[in-house]
Amino acid sequence: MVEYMVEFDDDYDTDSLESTVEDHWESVDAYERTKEAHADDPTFYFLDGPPYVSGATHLGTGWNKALKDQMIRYHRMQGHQVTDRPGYDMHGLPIETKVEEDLDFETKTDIIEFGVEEFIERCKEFADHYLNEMESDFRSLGVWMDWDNAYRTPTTEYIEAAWWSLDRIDENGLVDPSDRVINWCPRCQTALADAEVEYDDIESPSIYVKFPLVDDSASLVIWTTTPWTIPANQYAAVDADLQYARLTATSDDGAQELIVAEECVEHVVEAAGLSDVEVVETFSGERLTGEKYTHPLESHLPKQTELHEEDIVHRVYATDFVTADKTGIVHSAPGHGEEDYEFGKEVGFSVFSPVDDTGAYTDEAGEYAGAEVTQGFDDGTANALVLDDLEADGALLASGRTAHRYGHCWRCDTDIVLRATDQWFIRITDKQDVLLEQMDESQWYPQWARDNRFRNWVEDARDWCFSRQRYWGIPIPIWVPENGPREEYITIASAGELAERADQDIDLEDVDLHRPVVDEITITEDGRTYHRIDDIFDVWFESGVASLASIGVPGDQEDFEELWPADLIIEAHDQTRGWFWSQLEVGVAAFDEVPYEDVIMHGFLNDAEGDKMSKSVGNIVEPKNARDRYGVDPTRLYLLSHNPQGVDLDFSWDGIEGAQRRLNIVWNVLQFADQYMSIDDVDPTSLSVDDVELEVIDQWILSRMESATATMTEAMERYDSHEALDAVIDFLTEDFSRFYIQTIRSRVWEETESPTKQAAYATMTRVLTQCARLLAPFTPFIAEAIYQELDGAAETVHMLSWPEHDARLRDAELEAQIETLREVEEVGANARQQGERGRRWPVGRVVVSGSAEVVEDIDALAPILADRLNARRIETTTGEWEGVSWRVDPDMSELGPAFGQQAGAIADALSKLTREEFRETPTVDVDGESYEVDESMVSFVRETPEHVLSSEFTDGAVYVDTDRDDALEADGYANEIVRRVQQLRKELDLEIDAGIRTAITVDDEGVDALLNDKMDHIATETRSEAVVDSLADPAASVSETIHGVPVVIGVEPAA
RNA sequence: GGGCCAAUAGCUCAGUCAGGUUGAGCGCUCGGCUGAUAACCGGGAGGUCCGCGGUUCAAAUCCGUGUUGGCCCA
Repeated sequence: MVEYMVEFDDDYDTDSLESTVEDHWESVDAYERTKEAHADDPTFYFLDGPPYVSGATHLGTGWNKALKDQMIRYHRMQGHQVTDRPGYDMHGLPIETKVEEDLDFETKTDIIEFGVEEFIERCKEFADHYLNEMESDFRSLGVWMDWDNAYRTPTTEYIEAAWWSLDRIDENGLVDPSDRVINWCPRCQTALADAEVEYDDIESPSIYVKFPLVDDSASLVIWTTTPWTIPANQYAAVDADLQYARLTATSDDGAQELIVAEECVEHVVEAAGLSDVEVVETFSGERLTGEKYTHPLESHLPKQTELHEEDIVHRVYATDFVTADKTGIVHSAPGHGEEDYEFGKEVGFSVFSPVDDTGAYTDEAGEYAGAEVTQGFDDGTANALVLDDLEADGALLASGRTAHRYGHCWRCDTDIVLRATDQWFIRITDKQDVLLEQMDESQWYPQWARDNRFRNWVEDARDWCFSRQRYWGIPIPIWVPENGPREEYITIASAGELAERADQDIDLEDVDLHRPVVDEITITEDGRTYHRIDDIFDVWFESGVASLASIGVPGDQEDFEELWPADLIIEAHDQTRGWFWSQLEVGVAAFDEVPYEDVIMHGFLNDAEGDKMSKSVGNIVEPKNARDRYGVDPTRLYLLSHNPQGVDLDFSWDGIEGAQRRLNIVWNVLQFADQYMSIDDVDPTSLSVDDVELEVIDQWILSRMESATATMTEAMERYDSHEALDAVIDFLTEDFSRFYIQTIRSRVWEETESPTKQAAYATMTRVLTQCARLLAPFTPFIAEAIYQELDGAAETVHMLSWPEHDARLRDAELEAQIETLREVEEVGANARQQGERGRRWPVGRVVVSGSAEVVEDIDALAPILADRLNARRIETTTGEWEGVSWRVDPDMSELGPAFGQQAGAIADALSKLTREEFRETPTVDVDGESYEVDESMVSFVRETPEHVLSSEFTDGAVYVDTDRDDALEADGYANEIVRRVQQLRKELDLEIDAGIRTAITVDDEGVDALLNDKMDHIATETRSEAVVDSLADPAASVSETIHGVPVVIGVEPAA
C-alpha cells in the first residue's frame, strides 16, 4: 500500500475535506511554498480593489474575491510572481456616522466636545473590527492573498501615497483652491462628492413668484422648488432665442401684468388660476436682457437692498441653461446653484450665500437669520418663512406642491444643500484629452463597459472637489500662510518632508498623521508661518492612489518602476464611476497615465427574484451561509461558472446544489480510481502513460483532456473564465465519468494483473492529476485532495504550473470517431427502448447505416459500441436498409430564398410526397401555379419498418434487430442473476474483492437448462468461489420473478 | 429625465456579433442501468424567445418603440 500524506473520506463531504485540506496547507506552509515557487518568475501586478469595511460582507463581495483568487492562482500557475496584497478602505464618512450613532451624537459640535483624538480612535476600532470579519469571510472562501500584509488606508504608508500623489498633481499645476457650489450635508457639515449624494422622490413646494421690473409695469414670473434660495437671488435668467409673452390677466389678487415664455403661458394660466388672459405682445428673450427688477423680499433683507445698488445685480441675463419649462425664466442664486454660480462668475458676481455650515441662515439673511434651510414646510423653517412673506407681500402668484427627485446624504439621509464654499479642486477637466486617450490604453472585459459606459462618464467629468470637512480620513497635506492668501499654499509629499520642514519635532517612527495631531504642526519659512488647512481627503481620492500604496510607493520607487501600472483589476460595474474612475483620475492627474492595463468588470449578485440584495430588505446571503450549507468549492464553482463580464447573477441555492452535485461526480471518479488501484496495490506515482499499452479509449480520453486543456487556456486568456471552468467540469462529468469510466469498468474488475488494467490505471492517474491542476484556480480544495491522493510529490497542487498543451496526446480524428460513436450509441439506446429491450438483455445485431465516414468510424470502434449497446454484432452499411421508405422533408432555408412568399405553401405540398414521387416529378402545384423544386432544397427522412426499431442521427441511422434466440435469452437471464447477486453482496457490506458462495434456484426447466452454460460466467462476475444448488442458511437471499420465471438466489461469504 | 446592461422552458443560463422551424443543465414524469456514484442513461411533458411596430421571402437574432429589473448619472 502506498502511504498517502493526507487521508480523505470516501464520500464527498465538503466539511471534512476542506478542513483536512486546510490543515494540510497549514502544516506544509502551502501558501508560502507557492509564492516561493514563483519568486523568480516575471512579475504580474494584480491590484485588489479595497472593499469598504463597514457591515457584513455579502456573497457578492465573495464572488468578487473568488474571481480575483481564481485569476491570481491562474497567473501564478502560468509562471508569474503575482502581487496579491489585499486592501481595505477604512476611512470615511460611513464609519464616522456609525460611530456618531453609537455615541448618540447629533452634530459635529458633539465630536469636538468629545475630543477629535478620541473620536478618531473609535473610528479606527470600528474599522479594525470589520476588517477582521471581512478577512475571515474572504479566507473562508479559500482565497489566497497576503492576509498578513494587507494595505490599509489609515497607515502612514498609505497616507504618504496620497500625499505624494497630491504633490505630483500640484506640480502638474492642477490643484486649485476655489469657492464653488458643491453638495453640502448640513448634518455632517461637509462637502459631498456627487457620488455621495443619493436621490429619492420627495415632496417640495412648487411656487411661481413675481419679480417686478423697475422700468416696466410688468413682472417676470419665476418658478422654483426651493423657496429658501430666493433670499440669495442675484439675477434672473432667460433664453435669448426663446419667445416671451407679455400678458394681462386677473387673479385672486387682482389685475396682473406678467412676462413668461410664450410656450409657458397656458401652463402659468392654469397653475395660477388666471382669468381674462390676454397676450399683449411677444418678443425674444434677447429683448429682456439687461432689465432691472426689484427683489421680491427686499424689505426683509437689508443685504438685498445693498446688492441692488450694484449695477450687475437684479438684472435679466441670457444664458444657455434655460428651457421653456414652467415659466421659462429662472431665478438665479449663484451661492446655491451650480449653473447659477458658473454664469455668475463669468459676469463678475460676488457670490452671496447666506447659509452656514449647519444649514441655517446667517445674519446676512436679515430677519430670517437662524432659520433652518430644508426642503420641508415646517413652521419656522426657511421655506415656510419665505412663503409667508411672499404671499403677504403679494409676490406669490401661485403655490403648490410637487414630487420630484432630490438629493440626500448617502450616510445620514439629510437633504443636501447646494452651497458655495471654499474648497480644493483638481482641475481634471484640463486633462480630458489625456483621460480619454489613457482610458483607451486599458483593455476592458467586456469592452462595451469601456467604450459605452466609461467613455460616457469620462466625457461628462467635472473638476474634482477633493476636500472634506471631516475627521476620519487622510489629512490633506496643504499648508497655507497664516494671513493668506491661500493661493500661496505649500504641499508636503511625505512624512519625512514634513518632519524636515515642521516647526515642531516629529518622531517619524511613532507619528500618527491623522487629525488632530497633524493640525498642530506648523511650518515657518521665509518669515511666514503656514498652518494646515482643516480638511481631509475625499475617500475616493484615497482609493485612487491604491495602485501606488499597495506596492509601497512612494517609499519603494523600485517597485514603482517595475510593477506600475497594475496588470489587472477586477471589480463590479458600480465601480465604473467609482474606483475605475478615481484611479484613472489620480493616474492621469499625477502621471498622465492610466494606472491599470486590464479591467474585468463583473456584475452584481442579486437575489433569486433579480432584486438587489440589501440589508433593509433582509435578502442578503452571506458567504458563510453558503459555505455552511454546501461547502466552499461548490459555492465557488457556482459563482465562477457565471459570466464574469458585466452580467448580473440572480442567486439560487439550487445553483449551488447543482455545483455540489457536479463536484460529487468528480469525487466519485477519484474514488473509483483510488479503490481499484488500492485493491491491486498499485502506486499511481509509478505509472506513466508512456510505459503502458494504451487502448483506443485511453488514447481518446487523453486526447479529449488535451483538447479541454487547450480550450481552457484559450478561454482564460480572454478572461472568459466561466467557459474555461465549464470545459473542465464538462470533460470530467461527460467524457471521463459518463463515458470513459463506464467503458473501462470491466477492464479493472478483472482480478488478474493485465496490461489493459495497467493502461487504465495510468490513464486515470494522468487524467486526474492533470485535472487537479486545471481545477486548482477554481475549486482549490478538491483539486488539492485529488493531487494529494494520487501524487503529492509537491507540498501543494497550487505551486505547480498550468498544464502545457501536449500535442502528442491529441488525436482529432479519434475524438471525432468517438463523437460519432456516442451519437450512434445514443440513438441505439433510443431504438432499444422503443423495442422495450432492457439493456441487460442482449440483441443479436445492430446495423448502422450512414456516410462513408460514419461507417469508417463505427467499424474502427465496433467492439466498444457492441459492449455499450449490449449487441452481439455491429454491422455497418453505406447503402440503405431494405424496406425503408422515405418521405420528403423540405428545407426552408433553401425554399425561402428561391420562392419567397410561396415557400411555406410549397413546403406543405412537398412534405406530402414520398422520395420516389418527388424524384419522378420534382414539381408541386400551389394555387394553380406549378413550381419545380431542386433536390438540393429538400432532404429525405426514413419511414421506419415495423419489425425493426430505428432511430436517426445527423449522418445516418441505427437499426436495432430485436429478434432473439436461446443464446441471447441465456445471456439476459445470466445478467439479471449477476445483478441480483451483486446487490446481495452490497447488502452484506462485503469487501469488493471478497469471495462468496452462491446458490441459484430457477423454477423453469427451459431457463434452467439455458443457464447451465452460464454458471462459470456468473461465478466470475460475482467472485463466487462456488455456485451450488442451495445453501442451508444463506447470509442474504432474494426471491424474484425474472421475465415470468421465479428465481431464488442465496449468498454467503466464502469460508 | 439621461447613459449602459439584461429579459429565451417551472428554475439557472446558452443561442443574438454573422437572420433560416430555439438548446443545455436542474426540476417534473415514465422507463432503463448500477460493486465508483445520494451517481448515471434514454423517452416524454413543458416556450407568446417581455409587449407592440418595422425591415426581410424569412426575425429570439437587425431597426424603432414601450414595459420590467439591474448599475450609473442628473
